[in-house]
Amino acid sequence: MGNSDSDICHRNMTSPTMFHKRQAGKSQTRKTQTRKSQTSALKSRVMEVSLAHFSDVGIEQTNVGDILQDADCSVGSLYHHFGSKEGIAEALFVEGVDHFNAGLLAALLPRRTASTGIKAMVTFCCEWVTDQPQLAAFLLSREIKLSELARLELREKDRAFGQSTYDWFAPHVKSGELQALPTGLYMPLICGPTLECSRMWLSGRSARSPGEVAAILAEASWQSVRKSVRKS
Amino acid sequence: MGNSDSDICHRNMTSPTMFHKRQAGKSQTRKTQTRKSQTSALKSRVMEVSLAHFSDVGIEQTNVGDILQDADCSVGSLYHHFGSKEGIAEALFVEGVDHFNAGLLAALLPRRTASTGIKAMVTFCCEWVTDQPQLAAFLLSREIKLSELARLELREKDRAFGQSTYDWFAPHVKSGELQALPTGLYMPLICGPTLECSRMWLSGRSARSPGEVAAILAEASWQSVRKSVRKS
DNA sequence: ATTATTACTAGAACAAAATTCTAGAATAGT
DNA sequence: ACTATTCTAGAATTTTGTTCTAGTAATAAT
Repeated sequence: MGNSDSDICHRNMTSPTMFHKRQAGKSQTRKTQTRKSQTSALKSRVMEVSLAHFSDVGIEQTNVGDILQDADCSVGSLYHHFGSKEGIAEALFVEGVDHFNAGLLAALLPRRTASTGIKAMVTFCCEWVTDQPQLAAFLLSREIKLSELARLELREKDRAFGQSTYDWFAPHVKSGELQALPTGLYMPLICGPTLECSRMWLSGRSARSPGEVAAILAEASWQSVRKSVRKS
Repeated sequence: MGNSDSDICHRNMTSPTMFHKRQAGKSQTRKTQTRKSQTSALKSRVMEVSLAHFSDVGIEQTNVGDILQDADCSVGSLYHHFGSKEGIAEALFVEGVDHFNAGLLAALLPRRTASTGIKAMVTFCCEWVTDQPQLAAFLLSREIKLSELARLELREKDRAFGQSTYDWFAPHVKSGELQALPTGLYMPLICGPTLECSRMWLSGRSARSPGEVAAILAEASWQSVRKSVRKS
């Protein structure tokens, strides 16, 4: 007895969600909600603080001690909730990807023509990166070492996302506005240039933010996937 | 006396160059060359081994002990030559970028038309990534924490590279084959989609290697930067 | 040739930082 | 009320990157 092996969470990531509003829930029983929200606030704080450090100096250079101090969290709590330093990064990564994908879909789905849809995707990318440079820098510049669990979770999300975009693309391919391409190529062609620009900007190698060149990128990406009339 | 502060190298990176042939030099005076080549071989071994580990589990997860063991190197030697774990990464990064840039230029410069030049760039990217997945994964997936020195060195190389490509582009822009774009946008537009595909492939999220879709990517990227006749 | 200096190798010792462990408090479930 | 579970705490431990001291081979200086 003594050592129960069922009390750890590390993947209870019901996202304390730091990217939207910062909690709006009312409370039911006073104490319960107080405790729960304290905990949830703690997780949020840790993630927020960690993101700042990670995107600033990188995961490796960030030390847990600083996170602990800045987030006013104890060693025990941190390891209870996240399991490890990488665990925090993992949580941030998954949540970030979710947020980005959701936004991208929200920008795409309402569009009715191929051209406006593609351009909306590019524009959204540009704005998203420009709006949350820290998160973007974190997502774009480091490849997180994901646990097997997270890897699967992410792959599933990826699949669902791919499916949704495919459903939107298909009719336009059929109608001859969009090129027919291997499924895996649409995203790279549409968002690749933008993401590359983003990396440049985020790492200080380029002065122009994606937001500033959004229109050019949108037009160029559209040209690269539209059904071409002329031959090369 | 005693503590001389002038004997450390850490930036003697006259590249033991592991990417081309693995040393072809004859020897002049026997002993001298033996010693020099031993040293050089040691550096190469460390870099090679480190690259394998870095691209596999990341810099953070790689521990120096493993490198030491796999490369059959002592702590002293490693720190004498590279200064730190990051130092190894830095050396790899700089050498890798150099190699890539040189190859890209070699592919581009001999081309005489805008279309063949752009497509040659894309094709080269695809092949390079497919040929040296480890190095590519390392260069693409991690943002290395560079020392100030290396940062400058790299920025200068970057500038020179940009200039060379610009010199090639300029005439074609003038002749109306290529769009006139902000300088910083050509590379992202031409190589962005390919690099994005590469990341996908390297991280196992896509089955198709860049090499397999090179032709499609080349055509699409060309469409995105050519001077468009029709309006959107 | 002999000596002095430098480049390099070696591994024990050190310090810093991540993680584990033990224990106690708050909450939920019965 | 009692038991189990979740969560918080921080001391103790371990791991791991790095420094230090010392020794060996090569080159330069005299």
